[in-house]
Amino acid sequence: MRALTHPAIEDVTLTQVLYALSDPVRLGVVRQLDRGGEATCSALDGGRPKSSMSHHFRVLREAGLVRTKTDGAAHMNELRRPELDRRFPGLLTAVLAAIT
Amino acid sequence: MRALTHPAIEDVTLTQVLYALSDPVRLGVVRQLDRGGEATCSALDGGRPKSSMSHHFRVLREAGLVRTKTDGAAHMNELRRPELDRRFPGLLTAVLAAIT
DNA sequence: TTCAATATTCGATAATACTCGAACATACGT
DNA sequence: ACGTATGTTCGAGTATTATCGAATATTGAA
Repeated sequence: MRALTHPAIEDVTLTQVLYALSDPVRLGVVRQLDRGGEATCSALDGGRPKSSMSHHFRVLREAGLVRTKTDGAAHMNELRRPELDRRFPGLLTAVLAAIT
Repeated sequence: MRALTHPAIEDVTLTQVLYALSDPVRLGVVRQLDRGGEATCSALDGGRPKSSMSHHFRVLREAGLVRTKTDGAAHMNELRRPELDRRFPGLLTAVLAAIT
């Protein structure tokens, strides 16, 4: 597939991150990635169409929250936690704590 | 003027807060309120029309971020920091630290 | 009570986002 | 190569949001 674009961590903006996290679906994805470590796209749809999930993953990717590695035909997603913790100390921790 | 509605802090949702903070104008307002303590609406417009600012203040109010007290003809706005810190520990601190 | 100052509301416009089906691309196994 | 599985891209439809001017309250002061 086409190369998936990931911004450098320095180019990630706060407003972009906050916006990406402000959607319930995406916030749920982030929560699950934080717990499960990593997952494929289809493992995290809640019965939603693939096109919808693809959209949300793109938003998360472009906001710098998620890194997608192509693993065969599947796409493995992981939170860019260490990088984000350096960039915005305490932010992800607080958000993840807030969703319980 | 009409009574300005403020949600109880328990009714404030994370996604609402994150969305409200994801706009550069509103994030700037929050930053200034954090530093200056409180301010009128017109004190925080960046040359923007009052109707636009009124919109943004409404979003901030309804998200539970800002409390607006009517003080004569003017409206005094303040961050609901203590309440928010209880509701979402560390969140506002991290966000405010990120904007420097 | 008339005027000036402050802010909200209304109406219109433009931009952006969410959702989903359908078509397309890629990788792997047979 | 063919078929299957996994995601992405495209296009359309709907909804939400930002922005601004104009009109409308509300307050305090002359």
